[in-house]
Amino acid sequence: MTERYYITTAINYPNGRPHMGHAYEAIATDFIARFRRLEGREVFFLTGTDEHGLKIAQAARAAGQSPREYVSEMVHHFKEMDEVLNISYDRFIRTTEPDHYACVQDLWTRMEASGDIYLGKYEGWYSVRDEAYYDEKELIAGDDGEKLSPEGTPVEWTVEESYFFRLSAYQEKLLALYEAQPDFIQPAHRLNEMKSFVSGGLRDLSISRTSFDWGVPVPGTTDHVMYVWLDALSNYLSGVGYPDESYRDWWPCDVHVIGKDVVRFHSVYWPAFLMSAGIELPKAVFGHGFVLWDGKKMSKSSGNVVEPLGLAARYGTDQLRYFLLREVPFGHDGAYSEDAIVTRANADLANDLGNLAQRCLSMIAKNCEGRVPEPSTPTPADKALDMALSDILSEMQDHMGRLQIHSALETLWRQVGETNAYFAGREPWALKKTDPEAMGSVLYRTADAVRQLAILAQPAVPEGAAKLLDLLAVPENERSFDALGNKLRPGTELPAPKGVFPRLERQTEETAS
RNA sequence: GGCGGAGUAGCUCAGUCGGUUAGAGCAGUGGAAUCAUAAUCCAUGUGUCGGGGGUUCGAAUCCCUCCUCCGCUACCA
Repeated sequence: MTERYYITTAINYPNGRPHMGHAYEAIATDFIARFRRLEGREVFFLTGTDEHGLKIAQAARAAGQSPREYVSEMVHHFKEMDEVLNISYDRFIRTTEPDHYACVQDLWTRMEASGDIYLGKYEGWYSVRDEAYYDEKELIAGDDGEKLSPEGTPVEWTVEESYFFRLSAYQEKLLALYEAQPDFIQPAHRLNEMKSFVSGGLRDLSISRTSFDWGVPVPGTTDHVMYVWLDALSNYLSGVGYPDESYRDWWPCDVHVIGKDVVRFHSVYWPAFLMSAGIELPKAVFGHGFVLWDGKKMSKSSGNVVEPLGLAARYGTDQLRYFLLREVPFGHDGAYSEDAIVTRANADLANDLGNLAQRCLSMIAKNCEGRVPEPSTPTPADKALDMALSDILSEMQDHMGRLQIHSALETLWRQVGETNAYFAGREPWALKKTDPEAMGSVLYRTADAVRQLAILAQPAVPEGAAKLLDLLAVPENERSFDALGNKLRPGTELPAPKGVFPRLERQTEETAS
């Protein structure tokens, strides 16, 4: 039976348009999903939007729309982003979908049945105008020293009826989980943070609100809606059909790919909810870092220049994907700039891989009647090339076992370099005059190396890799990792070669004076 | 404040259960080649391994201390 693999991004909060952070998470998760598929696994890749909550309600009101109208419009931008970036999701879930409501309400009922939900009081500094609670330390002092919200609106100490989840009962169980399954939270330094957080003691969690109504109704009540995380997190279950038993086809999830800012919710609240409901826990949560524009956190004022779709349009989807995956160590923060994208894409995609394919294929076109030439008895250099190539997949898989995407790509591109060195060392253009048969053999082996490199590069640069495989006349059903050993067949007619990864120019924003 | 992490070549970083001349990529410099997207290949680093002290035959790697930066420290998501 085919091994199954279930992977998710966090669902995005559409109170604004997608930004680079959304793009980065989608791209990284897509890489993993594609990689697993090519390994022969059956993959379910879930992404989507988290559409409830106060901020959405407020943003909708500001736009003069109902929340439902507002999110239906915003979600379009997120789907468009996924489309442009070639995100191969299997389902795009929206928390406003009816089956999601059924899922969360079922989850709630189970948690309630295990005695972990009780009615209590939530109190804090509440601003009627903002409809929001603020923490004591967020407040600012007014002219007369009175307390004001960060928005400058008056606040008053307010007590509201709220259902609570008995999170405090899960401290030991969570610590035991981290102990027994240290891979549950990755990368490792996040595990340490969570251990220390949980060790410090857990308070019960308010999980309903009566102060607004844009949310999933709490079963058996008329005035409570579920509060944020219980609603949002359970998308991972509703996305695969829960509460229908068929959810077990995919659950437990193999990995939730999330931002480092929401590690706590995924590695503390979420497992506690699931334990309470008697549902299996996901196998792992991976908190990736942030991508920073020129080393700074992106600000709204930097504007559309840094929007992911703008970058993709200017430099190419593959180029943007490759840059982010290769340049940012997965799990750490990284910096991006147009300069860096151009440099990296040119060096690795245009110069190394693209040009390797082009120099080899154009020689085949000109000197071998456009047909795959014949390999002759391998020379030591040929054997060394074969050996090196045959090791790449398992090396990449080692890295991917720890989700070290950048290391996997580093491994692959080291081999692209080796292949260029092989080609230059064998000098087929010189052999053309002295030993045409040897030339054909070098071209064959290089072309087959490109075939293997392209197969392995598919998760990062799906479009370009597909074009390379087209140029090599590799059938669609021979493009997964188990086809790496299916050598090119001599005599196969090849299409006319053309460049796959164009060399990029940096697009200068403006010229002074 | 508490807990944790980091400071290594111009840039981004790898390397630390102590051990021959501290590595890679990019950038730079020199050379080769001309099949190719002026791409490629080869060669090339006088680095206080944050400062100081200590342990040791020997420390980037262990200990102490100081400096700097960063993360976590719950109900916005």
